[in-house]
Amino acid sequence: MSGRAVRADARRNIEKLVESAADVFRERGLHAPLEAVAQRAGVSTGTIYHRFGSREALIDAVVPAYAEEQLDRAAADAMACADPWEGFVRYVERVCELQASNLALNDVISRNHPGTAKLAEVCHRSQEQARRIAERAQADGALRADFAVEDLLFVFWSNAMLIRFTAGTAPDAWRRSLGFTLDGLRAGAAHALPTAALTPEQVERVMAGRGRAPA
Amino acid sequence: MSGRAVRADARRNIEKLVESAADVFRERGLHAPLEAVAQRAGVSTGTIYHRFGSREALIDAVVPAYAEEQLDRAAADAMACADPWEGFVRYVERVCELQASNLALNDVISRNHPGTAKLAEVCHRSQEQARRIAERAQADGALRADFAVEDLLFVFWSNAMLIRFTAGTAPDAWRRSLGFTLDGLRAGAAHALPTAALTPEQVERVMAGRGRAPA
DNA sequence: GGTAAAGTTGAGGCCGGTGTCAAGATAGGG
DNA sequence: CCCTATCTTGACACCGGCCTCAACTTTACC
Repeated sequence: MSGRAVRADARRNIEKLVESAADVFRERGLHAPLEAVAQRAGVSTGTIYHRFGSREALIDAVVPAYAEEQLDRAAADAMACADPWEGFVRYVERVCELQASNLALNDVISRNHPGTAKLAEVCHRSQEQARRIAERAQADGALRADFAVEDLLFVFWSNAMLIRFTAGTAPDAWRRSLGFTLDGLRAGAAHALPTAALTPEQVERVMAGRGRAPA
Repeated sequence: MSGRAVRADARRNIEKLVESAADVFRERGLHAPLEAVAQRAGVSTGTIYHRFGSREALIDAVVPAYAEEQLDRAAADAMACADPWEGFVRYVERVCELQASNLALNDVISRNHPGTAKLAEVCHRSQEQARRIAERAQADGALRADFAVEDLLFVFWSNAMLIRFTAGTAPDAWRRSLGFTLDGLRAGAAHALPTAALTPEQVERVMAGRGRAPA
């Protein structure tokens, strides 16, 4: 149809921006100033807006594919585990590792990001995979029966916080915390819980950014 | 010695400011804009700076006494419990309740505040109380032996995050999460942990705001 | 009720960050 | 080689929040 859509130099800038954004978001999270992205790409912020239109669009161009790939792999590895509990543990550990190693993924996984359509889709897909992993471990009797997939959010939120506070001081601290948490999720550890799990609707509201505390 | 130190109208303004600050900090956390405090007190922000000099000083005038009182009570109630595990659980629950009901305390307890001297003192004192409560439960064989007081920070950080995200949607959700956590802290649930606890020095660094992730 | 000391105000400078747009630079087809 | 469509730039207006200070208002002592 149309002839030359975008000039060669523009093409290069876009590629450089995508690379830089991936780096900056990985190192500083999805709220990193776009100025930092522009600078690393050797370009002005105006160019970002000209090419992508908004921070959200830039995120959409950079993060979801990678996030989906990583989360899919984590889920596949978990399901490949012969022992269902082992698979569940591997999955949770792997996801927490992703949070620790990539602050962009940390924001995605803990739902702490500007709502972009693609990212919401990735989260949803990932949650369905998690559901299967958890149900398999429950059917096996290893994961406590009153656990709900929605409770995984608690685990990942907690981990996100830990990482924020300890990344510079004790980058492995989260593993210890996760150890306690997993011990609480074994069927043998279960004591009655005081409250029902979040409903999918509540998760929805939280994801949408409503339902946050004012601060 | 000196005659009239502060004029009657000023006195009134100071009182009003202290009240307003307590309210605003409770509702919005210690990072709330001072503009909000001034407005609620019917005063301009200049007055706050004239009277207190800085946000830190205002916090020091408003928060530590209340925080200390609440935390002391929680600790005393816990030690008054005949059963050490029961006491430990009550303590942790009570502290989490404080976090949920007062965002200023949430910031104090999760160490998410501008470093003020008095607040640091309160935290330190509170940690020593927690240590006694935890050690009693460990001596009784109910709390797992590899738990360290420093690990309580994990619990409170996690809770802080949960509250931030769910306060507007499911204000009791944290109780469920805490249920899982406590189940993981019982001696019977213990499996080997992958990492040592934070050292007091690491906690110090984190409290001082160094050791935070860049974002 | 005058006056000096005490108090308050709010505009204004600062910061870091977002998003825009007129003006200038450059690629690359003719 | 030129000319135009394409692209980039960076200064700018804007935001929310911090903190200051010269000008103004009020108290309360005499």
